[in-house]
Amino acid sequence: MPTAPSSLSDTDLLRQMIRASGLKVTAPRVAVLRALQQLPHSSAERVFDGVKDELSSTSPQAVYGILAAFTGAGLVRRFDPPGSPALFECRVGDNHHHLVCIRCATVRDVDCVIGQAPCLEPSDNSGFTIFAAEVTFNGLCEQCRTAASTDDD
Amino acid sequence: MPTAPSSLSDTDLLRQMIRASGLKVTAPRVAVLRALQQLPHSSAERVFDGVKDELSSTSPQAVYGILAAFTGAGLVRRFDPPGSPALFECRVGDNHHHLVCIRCATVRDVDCVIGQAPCLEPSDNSGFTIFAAEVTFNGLCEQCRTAASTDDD
DNA sequence: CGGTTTGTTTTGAGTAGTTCAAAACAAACG
DNA sequence: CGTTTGTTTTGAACTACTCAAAACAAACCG
Repeated sequence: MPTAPSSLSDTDLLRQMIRASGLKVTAPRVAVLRALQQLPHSSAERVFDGVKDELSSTSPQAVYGILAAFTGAGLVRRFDPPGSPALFECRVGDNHHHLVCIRCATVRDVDCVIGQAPCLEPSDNSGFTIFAAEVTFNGLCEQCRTAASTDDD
Repeated sequence: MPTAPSSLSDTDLLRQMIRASGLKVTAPRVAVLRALQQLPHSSAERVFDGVKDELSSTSPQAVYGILAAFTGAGLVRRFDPPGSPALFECRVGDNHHHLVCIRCATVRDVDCVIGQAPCLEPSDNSGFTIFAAEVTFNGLCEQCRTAASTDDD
């Protein structure tokens, strides 16, 4: 299989990413990673919906397993919004944060206010060794704020 | 029932707090609030364990309901650590953050690095109206770090 | 002090999201 | 191409939590 068309080299890139994380490359894994790139902030079930088109014999459990493997390998980041299923995204390494709408559960990425690694140094770490900071802003998205004011919440 | 002893005035204080939040004062609610003051960062089940001594006919569901009412009234704060049940605490209003040990799930409060309301202003809020920021530091507590190095994780 | 209203708790059942274990299977390496 | 090692499938089970309806108690009012 020599010089492949650009649509296939995209797949090759995904394969490389998976292998580089120390994981074996399989069709379900490639499909999950692609689905996640196309639909960031997806729940396991949403990812499953995205891959079941191209993979007929895949179950939600497989997706859970794949996402757990990816998260463990640092390939994807898991994010647990309160009151909703866990969400997954491909943006890793940068220490970005999340804006969550408390009404429609929309999630949007934000870079931090202060430099690259914000809040990564708490004033008193009580002997803890900090690895990562998870920052979530709870609010109302523009659309829901408008709806709330007419709707009278 | 005039001037009560100090052990009872503690209960009275709890009753006042509940009433001040616009909620009716009931025995289970007082017990839950007291248990939460004694054991901060408790799950609903832990709270239930704490109150079932003094309240015989209480069910976990009642505790869920009471905690939901308290959270809605702003009397307690709910905190959802990834991979663990929701935790509740009495410290509200100050915008404090949490240190979570990824090994033993211990939670410890921290005040923020930058002033009173840190990170409450993201660089780009994308039209969102922000109400609160939830900041969680993931790391290893002192005890678990020691255990991890001898244990070789 | 007792009746009425309103909000709370109990009881029971049910659900979503996730995890576990074992067998079938496929990728990677030689 | 065979072997090893890791992955996926299948099926079931479990935890945390929610819902609805009936029993109940607090707060207010006369």
